[in-house]
Amino acid sequence: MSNEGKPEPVTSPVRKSRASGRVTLDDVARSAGVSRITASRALRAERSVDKALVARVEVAALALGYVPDPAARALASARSNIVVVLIPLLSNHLFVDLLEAVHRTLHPAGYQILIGVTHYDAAEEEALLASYLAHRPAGILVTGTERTERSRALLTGSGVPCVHLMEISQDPALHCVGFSQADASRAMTEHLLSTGRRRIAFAAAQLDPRVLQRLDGYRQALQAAGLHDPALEWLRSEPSSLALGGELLARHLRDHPDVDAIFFCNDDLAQGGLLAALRLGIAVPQRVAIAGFNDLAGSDQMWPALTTIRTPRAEIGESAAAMLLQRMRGDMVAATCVDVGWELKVRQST
Amino acid sequence: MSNEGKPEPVTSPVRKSRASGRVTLDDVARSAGVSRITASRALRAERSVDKALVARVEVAALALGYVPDPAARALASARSNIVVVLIPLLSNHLFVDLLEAVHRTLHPAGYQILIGVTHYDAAEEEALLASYLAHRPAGILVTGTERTERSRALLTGSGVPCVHLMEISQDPALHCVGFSQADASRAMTEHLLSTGRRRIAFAAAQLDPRVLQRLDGYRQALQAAGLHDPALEWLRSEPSSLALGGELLARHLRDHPDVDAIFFCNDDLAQGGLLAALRLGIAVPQRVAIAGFNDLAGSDQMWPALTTIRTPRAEIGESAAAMLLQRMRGDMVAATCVDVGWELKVRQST
DNA sequence: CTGAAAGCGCTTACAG
DNA sequence: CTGAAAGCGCTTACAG
Repeated sequence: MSNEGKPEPVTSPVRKSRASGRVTLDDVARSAGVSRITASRALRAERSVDKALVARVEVAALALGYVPDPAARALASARSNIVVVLIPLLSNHLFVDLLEAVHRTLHPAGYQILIGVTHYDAAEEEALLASYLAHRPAGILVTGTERTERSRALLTGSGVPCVHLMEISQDPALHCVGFSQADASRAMTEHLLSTGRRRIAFAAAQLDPRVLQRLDGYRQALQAAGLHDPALEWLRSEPSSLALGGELLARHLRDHPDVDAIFFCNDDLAQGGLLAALRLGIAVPQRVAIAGFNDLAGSDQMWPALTTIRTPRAEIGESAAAMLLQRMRGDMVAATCVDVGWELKVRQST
Repeated sequence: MSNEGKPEPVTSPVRKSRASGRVTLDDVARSAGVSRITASRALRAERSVDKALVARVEVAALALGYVPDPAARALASARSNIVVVLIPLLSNHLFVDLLEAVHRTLHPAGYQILIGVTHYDAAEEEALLASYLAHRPAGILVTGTERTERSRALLTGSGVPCVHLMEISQDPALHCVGFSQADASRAMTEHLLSTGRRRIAFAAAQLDPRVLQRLDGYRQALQAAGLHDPALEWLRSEPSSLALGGELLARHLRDHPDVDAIFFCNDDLAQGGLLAALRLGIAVPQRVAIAGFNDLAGSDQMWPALTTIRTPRAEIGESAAAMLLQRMRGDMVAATCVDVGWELKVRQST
């Protein structure tokens, strides 16, 4: 059947418009009978808008199901509601605990989290920073204070508020929330010395900056006691795991039968060491004391319960997020660096 | 000192321009001596652009350190490089494993991940969906298939490709990667029956959809054997933890001394149960067999090592991300639902 | 307190 | 293969 001689059908022609079909600010403004700007200001509670108009705009927005377009907003205002969080690994509970606390604090304030995983690689971090900064994030959270010159320049040059997690720094230009890894580690080593241990090994993996700071604290304590022996530093560059902790204990205890304490650089390794000792019938703490670091979930449930350093990860995440929130609002923060401390948890394994 | 009668200083006046100072596509185009559009096309490898021009544009972009503005891109093209991932909790290793695999697959493909945490709350999920969809994400990954009508409508209405994690579904309109929780649970219960256990308890927490599916599998197996006893379903609505696992075992074993096996709905609880048994001097598996679900890190290190169901979380994350990648490219996917299966890991605890 | 104009930095749709 | 124009949906800067 042909349409010749007939009028065009009344259905609208295929429009090649670029309109996305979403409800826009213009729709809200029209429905409320105000200009687009007034609607924008009413919805953002910016400047003084007549109360009656605000109410009308809000009703219209709700009725239409209006959701502001973050891309348009970011483009026009040069800032977004995205907060970038850079952590070394997703496979380490420590960082997930941090992430959880950050998310819990930032989400209710209207921020959304873009996660970046650096794999402890400075070059990866640099690339992530460059591409994530393009989002004009409202703020950035990074792990630790050690990074490349260019990463530092990107961070500073962007003007985006940044807070450093986990460590503390003397640099007043750096905002950070953390604690002294070395101090905590020294305290644990001194605890082991105070219980009469003399051949104290340090078993570590990953060897990231914070693990090296802990190694440093261990050395300080043993050197001060005149008991430092480099042969008792058992260092492995691969990632931590329960299995590796068990392997470190089993292997090195064979070669160093006189070792009377093992200080694992984190609880993953320490829990693995504890379970391996159980399997091998090695009495803990009688034959060898075992200590960890972080007080991860399960350390208090172990048998014997693990002596460790409780590191306030939730508090670090919350405080850092709170500090960032302040800076994103443009407020000055009282202290640029917050030391949240740590706690020596003496349990049955030492 | 006054400037009267003097010419204006040569320094530029304070410009109230809105320019952000960033390197834009126009800068690249000018530097390469082409139009803005050609630069845009060259950088996106879209349509055919003269090879020589492409090279010139690329050199210029690199030299200027050009990074495309994602907001401008999203606004103009109505799509972004953001993938939204909705998980119930960040404090459950299972979902972090999933997230890790998803991130590992999507990041190299140029996508960035926006995480949303639903806390197992359908209303929270709905709100997250509404606000995250405004970002015009390239794709969405959600956990499970159970959600509100409105959430489903938002998902469908957005037209954004979506893949469901963890479960499988008969609905051919749903894209999903997972396995049958009930089948796996039934198999574990049958394993316990096959080793002669007759009083098998099911200890569970959180009671989310997947836990209830596991409960269902447990019931099926015991009812088929004529051994189902509702008094042996130990259900708690709070979140799982090692401590809760220990508490469930200690408390209920006192009230039900005839129980000869406990099937915990996940490894967190089971590991806690195992450690509590160790503390209480309850012989596993002689006095009571203990089984878990998921094969989380550490379950193979336990003493005795934990019998559990290995759920391929990394594979689920990778496959789902790969399926999403295909759909985001506009390709058809062969199978809308991928069953990755599971594996019964019989170890020493049963 | 309110608004018309311009612009953020890209891509689409069209034309050649 | 290349480009001029228009537009995505907001906010800024200015004016009244």
